Amino acid sequence: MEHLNKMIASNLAGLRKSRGLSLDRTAELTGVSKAMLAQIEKGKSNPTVSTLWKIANGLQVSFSYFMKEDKVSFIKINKEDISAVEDEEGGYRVFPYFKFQPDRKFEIYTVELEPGCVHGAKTHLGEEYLLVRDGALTVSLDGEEHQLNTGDALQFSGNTMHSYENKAANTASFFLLMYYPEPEA
Amino acid sequence: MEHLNKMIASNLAGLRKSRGLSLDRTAELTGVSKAMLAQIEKGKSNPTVSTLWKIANGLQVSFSYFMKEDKVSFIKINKEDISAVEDEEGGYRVFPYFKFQPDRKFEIYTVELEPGCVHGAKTHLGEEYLLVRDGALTVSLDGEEHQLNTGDALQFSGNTMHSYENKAANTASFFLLMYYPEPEA
DNA sequence: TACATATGTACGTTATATTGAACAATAACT
DNA sequence: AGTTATTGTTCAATATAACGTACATATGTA
Repeated sequence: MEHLNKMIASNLAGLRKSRGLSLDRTAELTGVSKAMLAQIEKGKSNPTVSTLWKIANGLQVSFSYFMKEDKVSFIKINKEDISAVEDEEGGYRVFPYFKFQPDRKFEIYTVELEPGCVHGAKTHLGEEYLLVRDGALTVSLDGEEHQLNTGDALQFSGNTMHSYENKAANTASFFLLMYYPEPEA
Repeated sequence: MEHLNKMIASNLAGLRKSRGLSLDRTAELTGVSKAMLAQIEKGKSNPTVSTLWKIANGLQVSFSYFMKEDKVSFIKINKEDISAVEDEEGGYRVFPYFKFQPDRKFEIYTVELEPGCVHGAKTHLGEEYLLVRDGALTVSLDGEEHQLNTGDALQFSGNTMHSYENKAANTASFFLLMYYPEPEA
């Protein structure tokens, strides 16, 4: 795993440099010895998981930070460019923002639900993260109702029987993130 | 790091069992010795990053799979339960919803920016997904300005120099998702 | 400039990660 | 029942992860 250790090496060295931290200071923050940090940065050692964990925690980055490779670019999306997908009655409208891609394991929508409408969703893999943008929403999970208001949020597993309902007088609007962490065996 | 090794232990043992793999077969698939696999599963050893990487690749799961903790069935967040983090002038307020966890590679915030305020963010790793909930927002990427209105969205790499500015007369509010992708193996 | 401090590198010691092989227990087959 | 194969466990040898310390170099200050 020469390649892996090289990735870790460059990411740790780059992070430390970008923060202007000395090896001494980093050793204090992480609880890993200066000598070990230097070895890791030079790709001369293959750290244990615990050691890398200590480093990640001490430097307050994610574990996977050390395994990243560069990506660049931006994407701008204007609301007018998005075509809504509606259900048959038109009361449930989905605006897709970021569709699923293999190298990105989630997709993001905004959803609008008209007063009096209920939308039962099929169970699915992954997890849902729902953040209420505006209005009131009732989410049923395995028959248990949860009342959400503007600014509230809810996360649940997609294999839960779930439905969204707008019992209020005004349109409800929410952000919906579908996350697919791993293919299960 | 007893806790970490216990997590890895139970996740590896659970995965292997769910696939009906013997230690011998797993050793073949991963290139890690049977004895080592057994030790890891018993939490009796603290594997190096390379070893765990070999196991992840051999079993075709992501590295962070081994660090997941059991999931709760759902999490509900009420807006009143969230404490905002403000900058010095109070014009930039961050509401953390889902903080980063090793088994979930993103975190979600809502942000409010008062009229006339500008917030320069530190460059960081990962990607940002920004969706304007309400108001108008000017995002500068490496000096290039992007004008976003309600319902617009923007995705960009976090290592871009970026700042958020509200040049309008009303508070701007947006959802911010910070994503830290896993590298391709 | 001289001196003090900070920083990174090199070194040797100890603990342990990792292995191949042997062993014990269990399951499958005849 | 006896035999063979499979599976997980144990053991000891080897390599190296990780450390504290010393040293070399760079930086900052008076």
